[in-house]
Amino acid sequence: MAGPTLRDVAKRANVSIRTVSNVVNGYAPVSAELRARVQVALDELDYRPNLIARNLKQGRTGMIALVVPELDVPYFAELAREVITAARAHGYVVMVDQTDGDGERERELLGRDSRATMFDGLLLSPLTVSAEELRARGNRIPIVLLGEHIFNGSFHHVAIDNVAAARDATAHLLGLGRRRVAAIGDQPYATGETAQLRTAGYRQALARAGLEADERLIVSTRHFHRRLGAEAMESLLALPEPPDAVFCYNDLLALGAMRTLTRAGRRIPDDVAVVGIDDIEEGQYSTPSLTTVAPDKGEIARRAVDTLLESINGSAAAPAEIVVPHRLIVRESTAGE
Amino acid sequence: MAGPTLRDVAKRANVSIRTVSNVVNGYAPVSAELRARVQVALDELDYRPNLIARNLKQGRTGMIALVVPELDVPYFAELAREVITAARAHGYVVMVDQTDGDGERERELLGRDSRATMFDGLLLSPLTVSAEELRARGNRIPIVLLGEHIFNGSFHHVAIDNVAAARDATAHLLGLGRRRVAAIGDQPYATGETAQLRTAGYRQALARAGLEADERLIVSTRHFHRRLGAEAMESLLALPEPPDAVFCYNDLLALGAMRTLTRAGRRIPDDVAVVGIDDIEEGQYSTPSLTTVAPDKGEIARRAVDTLLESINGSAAAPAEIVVPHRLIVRESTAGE
DNA sequence: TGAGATCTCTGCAACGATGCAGACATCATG
DNA sequence: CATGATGTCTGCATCGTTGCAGAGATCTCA
Repeated sequence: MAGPTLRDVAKRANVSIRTVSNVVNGYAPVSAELRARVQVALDELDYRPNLIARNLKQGRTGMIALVVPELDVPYFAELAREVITAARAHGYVVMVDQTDGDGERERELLGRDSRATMFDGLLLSPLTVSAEELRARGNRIPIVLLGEHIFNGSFHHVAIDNVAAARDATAHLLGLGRRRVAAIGDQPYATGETAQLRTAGYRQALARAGLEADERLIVSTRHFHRRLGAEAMESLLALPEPPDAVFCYNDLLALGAMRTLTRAGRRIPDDVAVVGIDDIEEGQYSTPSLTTVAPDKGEIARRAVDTLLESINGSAAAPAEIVVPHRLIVRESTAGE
Repeated sequence: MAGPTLRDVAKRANVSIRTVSNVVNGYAPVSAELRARVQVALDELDYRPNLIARNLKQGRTGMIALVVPELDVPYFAELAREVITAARAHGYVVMVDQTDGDGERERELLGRDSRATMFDGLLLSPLTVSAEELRARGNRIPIVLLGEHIFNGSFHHVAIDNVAAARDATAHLLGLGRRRVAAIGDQPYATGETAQLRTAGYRQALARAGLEADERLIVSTRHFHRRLGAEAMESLLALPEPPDAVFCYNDLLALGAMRTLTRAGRRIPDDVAVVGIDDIEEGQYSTPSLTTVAPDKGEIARRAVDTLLESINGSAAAPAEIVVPHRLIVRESTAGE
């Protein structure tokens, strides 16, 4: 199980451990003859450097952690892909973990026995942990937050402008002439910051169009999953005056809502237009395809990784809100065929 | 940046380093008085153990790596979730990496500078690397393969019975009275082992029904993505005698195919019935919902993790093919509303 | 009271690698 | 030829932790 060490190679090549290390790393000048002899020994023993030992000595691991609520939520899976790609471009690898939106799990990250010390930095998409808490437990490693809006400037934070994104989505529906625009996904409690920002954007769009919000058209959901979108849509259809358009706070909710509409025999977008947020690939292939607000995921990942690595290297600027662009992508769910 | 070490705590509490270590780990008996004193110092300094050092000493990291082709393919994302959960139950964390189906990337894992030495074990879902190659480069750490069928018994391997799964799916379509059953997803080249097994199952089902396979109804695809499923379906619809049912080698292909069918005005399942494999959540909410063969992903993950950990602990049996159950889930795409 | 058992606590060595300072040989230069 | 510069190579210390053996102190019981 235990592979050969520098010592084994050194013994075989009859040189010092240090020289073998130099050959492996190409550090100091080594004569051609010795280099060759060492190389033979390296090959014969199939030496692989013990990265743990190297890391201990160098004080860094070349690994960062990405912690998301749920890896099988397409948005996070797609984001994870981008993060892994961005990190690899800098020679880093990514440990992905999920918290299941469980506060305990998130807090574990900060606790004494956290494995956080194994990583050079942490990308965290928090669901229940607040910035306060994060700051209170002075963590050892640099952190960059994803997606959640943090007002105090304690941490680097990368996200889209949630208010503007929601406003754009709602304005698009209003621009189609819809007047009873519902919203699915509000979370009017402490940990629902992102949802609340989207609700604010929704209200702004209505206000700018001179419309008053109908509170019955704003449906809260505890999660952003397909099933809750489907259920929320059912409750909206049961209203005396059902909506003629729905703005869903993410694509999964929208896909669930569309499922309900189709089953109920409503035509999309003729009877009810639907728009989401996230631009997950699934929305391109759904029936109908889904109009959505697309965050630039590649940019989110790159900015987050770049910022984190700068923090790791100590060359980071002060914590900042980094706003990544988004754009509306119109598909069949609002535009017809 | 660098946190306090055992030495710092020891100095502050005026005890030996070893005693602090004992307190932290609860190893040897420590008098209540000393323990309290040490605890105070630990808290005051907010000591966190350096896991790298601990790992070096103990020769294990408590981390396993999961390497999949693409993390944003729902099947792999859902599998990753299960693997992370299963590993956590044993106190392990999971580093997730993706290869993009790139042979180079997969081979990097085996190379000299691979980070594989950082992990206690490796779960690999290979696309292009063969078992031969894996064995040739004698890897240092235990490996368990996922999904790919390996005939020589060099490695532990966890998968469903691909032939049976394909047979079941095809038989289901035939049982509906369909006679022109197409297949989307064959990969008649070296690295397409899994696809070929599914083709074999498809042929078996036809043969058992006394039907001859129409080679024009078997469409190859380089990947298992939605877009290729959509394109394959287009080519099938262009045939003089289009199929009345399609067996797709995974759900993404099926969702793409359904997209094409809907756009072309064909009714599902009336005109064309569709079945996939994988049971990704998306298929429950598509329109129509997707009939599929569901592998027991939780079981795959648990068996794979258990087997890997047994190998790590040296208590593993000889490499074995571990077959995990699957079952057909009938939804609207074959059963109507 | 004293020998041995028991309980706490400590120091040293080691995991496998790299940083550093210096040993030794070779070479160029005045 | 002496001197210093240069080029190779080596040994020691160290990263922060844990395994091991043993030192003292305390206790037990004949």
